[in-house]
Amino acid sequence: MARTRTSISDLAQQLGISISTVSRALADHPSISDATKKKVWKLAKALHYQPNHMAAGLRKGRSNLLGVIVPHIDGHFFTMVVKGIEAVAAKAGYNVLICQSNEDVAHEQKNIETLLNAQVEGILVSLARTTRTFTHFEKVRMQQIPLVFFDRVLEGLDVSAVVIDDREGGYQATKHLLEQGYRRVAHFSGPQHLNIYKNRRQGYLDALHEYNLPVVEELIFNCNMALEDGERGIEYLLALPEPPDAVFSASDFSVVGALQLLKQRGLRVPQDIALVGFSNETFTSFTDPLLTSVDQRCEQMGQAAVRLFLEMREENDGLYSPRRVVLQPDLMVRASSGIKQQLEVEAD
Amino acid sequence: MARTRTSISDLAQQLGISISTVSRALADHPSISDATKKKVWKLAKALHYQPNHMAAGLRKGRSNLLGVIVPHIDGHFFTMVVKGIEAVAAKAGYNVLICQSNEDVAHEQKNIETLLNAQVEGILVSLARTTRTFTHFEKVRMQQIPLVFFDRVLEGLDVSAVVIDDREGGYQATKHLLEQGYRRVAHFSGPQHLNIYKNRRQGYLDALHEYNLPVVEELIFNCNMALEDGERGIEYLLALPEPPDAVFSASDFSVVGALQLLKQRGLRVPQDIALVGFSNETFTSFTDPLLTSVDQRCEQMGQAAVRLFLEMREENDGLYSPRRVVLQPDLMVRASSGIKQQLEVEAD
DNA sequence: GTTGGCTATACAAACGTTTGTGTATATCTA
DNA sequence: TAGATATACACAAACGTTTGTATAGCCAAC
Repeated sequence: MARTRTSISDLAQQLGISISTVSRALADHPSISDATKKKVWKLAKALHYQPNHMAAGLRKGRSNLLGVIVPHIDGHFFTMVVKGIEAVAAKAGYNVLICQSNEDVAHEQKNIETLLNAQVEGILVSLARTTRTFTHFEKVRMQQIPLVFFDRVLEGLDVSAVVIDDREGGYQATKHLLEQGYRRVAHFSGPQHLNIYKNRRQGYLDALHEYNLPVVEELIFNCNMALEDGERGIEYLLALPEPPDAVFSASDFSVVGALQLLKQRGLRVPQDIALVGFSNETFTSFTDPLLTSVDQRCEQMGQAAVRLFLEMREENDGLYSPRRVVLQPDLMVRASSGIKQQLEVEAD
Repeated sequence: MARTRTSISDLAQQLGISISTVSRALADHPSISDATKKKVWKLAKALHYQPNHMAAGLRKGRSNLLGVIVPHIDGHFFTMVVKGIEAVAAKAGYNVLICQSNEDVAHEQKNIETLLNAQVEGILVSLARTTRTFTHFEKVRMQQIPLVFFDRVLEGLDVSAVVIDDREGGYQATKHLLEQGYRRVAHFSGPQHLNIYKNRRQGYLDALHEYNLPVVEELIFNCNMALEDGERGIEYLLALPEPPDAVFSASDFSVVGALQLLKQRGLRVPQDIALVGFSNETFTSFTDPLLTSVDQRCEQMGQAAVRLFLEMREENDGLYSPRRVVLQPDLMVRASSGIKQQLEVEAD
């Protein structure tokens, strides 16, 4: 077989026309006659012509590569965001390079080097939980490469980002519990330097306020949102003189931990304590009872992030004006937060 | 700032030497004097020189891109394999393009087109569960692009692949149950056109044989290995005149389904029925009791796959001789398969 | 003092595109 | 009929590298 792939000049030679004509014909350029175009297309197909992206990229100064940095792709959320990203990116002719920071700043920094090295045209990033500074992104800015954050953003930073309305999510989750009749609602809260946890907590506070309920500090448990944190958290809450009748957790992981410990102690969910999580992870369907959770529109988030990048790319002045997209969360009500009154009646 | 990045010729100009000298200096070529090299390196650093991969790739006929197709990256297994792949690939100077087939052949086909289009130098693939033919891979072969399968391979296909010894895994899992004293061991079995499920089943059979136990067909439940399949499977088994005292499932997902249904019915694990899964998924640590499972050496598998690709790349004759790497599985014993006798004593 | 063999560098072609500009032919306008 | 316009194509430069080959300078050997 052909040791070398068929190139544009092979087509030109075989058709007896110039290289530039072939190039323009393939690109459907208006100044090429339909007859010629058809000839070119036909031969290209026959010879299994595949354009050389690197050559084109070199000439056009583009790589058609889009870089993505996520903390991990274990769970449901980032996996789905990546899916959304890939869908839109593919449509725009981009290939996606995915990097995992493993929730570690140092790794995040390395990821950036890698992507810069690969000459990506833009970088989409959701911060590691340990990231507290912006310095390692300066290089990206200096090279005038569009930078879009999604979900996790550093507080008070003027950058383009797509986030969900975490405050609204926290508000809805808590309000839902209150509507079901629960009155002593606790909260598992995460690192406050990250927008998401801060806002979810704010939503929780807002809902309490709306119901004229006092904020009981001892009902707010600060942690890292892991499974074990949930176990520790519920243990702590149960030990209180006046334990809560419901918990709104800023993460599904910690709520699963809580659920496990509750079951171990022989307590029933939601009869004894109702639970609501955040992220709508897949495993919320693995538990018994099914967990109420806040859906984050993961796929939409990914799509929006790419669209934001595409918009920024158009602004050739290089001084990208930061834009922000806010998606609305969606409360998925399931068994773990059933109506209190009704349950009590049933329990009789 | 510089509208255009610094190139090799900028360096050459500023140093008053030729482009080729700079290129060779950067590559640490022996025919360049140390003095010159140092000058070049110094200036390169000062000017933040970043090599243009596309130009180099064009010249060298390489893309430094490696394509990966996995069924999905939701669970633990493929996520970790990808991690292993990325580690070794990065060391060899490759960037990794990840595609998800979503367990769908049509999607898989599209993924291949995408990767071919991106001019990857090799493709690593784990088949979708619905893939039964090889036709869509012919194009890859024709272009003489190294193709390496991992984990899921089509039966009887002469291709390079890295797999685990699934038979051994099934054998160990079953033998472990028998050693613990269980004597009526059932099996959840998957689609038999895929190597992995076929071999796991064979391992199960081999272990029974070794213990001179008869193969009871009604104790083998064929399914698709999803959570619901596990529920259905255990329901079926419990309804038998003589139910099993243990189940070895070819997947962790179905074993979780079984566990949930057992608990729902008030049956205890492992006292009433012991369970062993396959894959050592993360959520085996989310369950109560913890699940015994067969670890698949995910990261090693990814690493081995890349190494296989690198080897094939060296064989420039293009006619790659298929090689196969077989990794040894690792039984992770946890609570769900405790010793039968001991449990009975305790239960007294 | 010619030849040979180093060493360190320069020259130039090539990789496969894209794209600005030049040009031949045909068509239209005055 | 001369000139303007439009159409459809060709020419050639450029993108930033790598790499085979040529060359200049130098030293040793005959």
